[in-house]
Amino acid sequence: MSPTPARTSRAAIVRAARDLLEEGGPDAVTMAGVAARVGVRPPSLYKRVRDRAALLEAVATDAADELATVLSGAAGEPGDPPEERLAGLAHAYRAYARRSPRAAAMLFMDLGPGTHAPLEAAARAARPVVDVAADLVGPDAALPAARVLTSFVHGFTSMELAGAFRLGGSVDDAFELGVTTLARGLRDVAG
Amino acid sequence: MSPTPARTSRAAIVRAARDLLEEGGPDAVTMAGVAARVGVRPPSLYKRVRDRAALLEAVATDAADELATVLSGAAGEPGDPPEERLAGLAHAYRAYARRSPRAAAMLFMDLGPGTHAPLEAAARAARPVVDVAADLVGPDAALPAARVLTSFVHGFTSMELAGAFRLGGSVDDAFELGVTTLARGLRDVAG
DNA sequence: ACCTGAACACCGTTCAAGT
DNA sequence: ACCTGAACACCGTTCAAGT
Repeated sequence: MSPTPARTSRAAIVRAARDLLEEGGPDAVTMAGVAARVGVRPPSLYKRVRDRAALLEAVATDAADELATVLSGAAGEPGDPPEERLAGLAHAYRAYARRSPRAAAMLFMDLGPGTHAPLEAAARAARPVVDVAADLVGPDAALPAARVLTSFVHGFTSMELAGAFRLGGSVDDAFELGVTTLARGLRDVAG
Repeated sequence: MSPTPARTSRAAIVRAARDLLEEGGPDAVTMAGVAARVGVRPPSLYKRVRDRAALLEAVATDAADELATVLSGAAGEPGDPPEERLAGLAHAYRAYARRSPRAAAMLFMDLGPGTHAPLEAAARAARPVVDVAADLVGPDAALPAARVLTSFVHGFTSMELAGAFRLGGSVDDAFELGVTTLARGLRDVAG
């Protein structure tokens, strides 16, 4: 008779999947689990999502979009010293990665062929880093400098979240050392 | 009657799993696929391996052990300048990550609670980095310096292998920039 | 002592039938 | 137009029975 109204939404599904991801890792993101969270039966999910792989890709894209918002809010003022602005971006990323560790781990994970959506969103998120790097080393050297900085921050946080720093010593100090060494060093190399 | 002789080995199983991983990603590592490769039926695998998760953990540990061999062979001579020795280690890691991209991605991946085996093997692999870092910045600052260097190299290679560097420019040059900036910068910070 | 077929539980996915 | 029960394929895992 009358068409039944939608009982859930793609956004609610992605949110439920992301919650399950953070609670129990990728294996915990089952179609049955997601369906139960949004109050629907598993087959209904396929009206909003192609399959489980596409759902995980949507979760990664969602996380990258959120990171983009976080970083644009942490880029500081154009008048501030670029070294300080870069440090602000680095700390904002680390705080984000601690808040959403499993989603952060998916940002640069290989999700199979044809999955550029998360990478494009991540590239958008990296925009402020390139901008501030341009202030630090000039427009020509901005891209490689941003790549170096992003690599360090991403690598450090993934190792940290994986529990790879187990030999003692202050992990905070090591992060600070990396940020300041790169900010100063990149400026000097370009200058 | 007479006990049947072993028709495969744990090493062969791990090797087959690692091959499948590199060919098709984690999803391609099925117990049936591994069993077929080693010429046995799936239930027989459980004589050598607790379950699939333990098999993947063994693959990661195997890859980390191989990395340890690669890096100790690339640490250079004690007489060489530490900056050059660090660059050699960085390039050796990158070459290894390109040869075994999916296994490298598993090195610092969260494999669930109680899976320190790969992390311990990775720590062993990082030993030469700490040693050379000590030559560069002294024994007290060696650990944080090694953490910074390892984070950069790991982060850069994972982003590279995920296809995250899509804005043009020379990726090789960016890697070189990171390595030299860190080697010089860390030395100056400590000095 | 290791191997296997058969069986089971679980999960992703499809589809015809309902409203 | 969306939702669902039923069904199917596939995979991880167990176990009794073989040698």
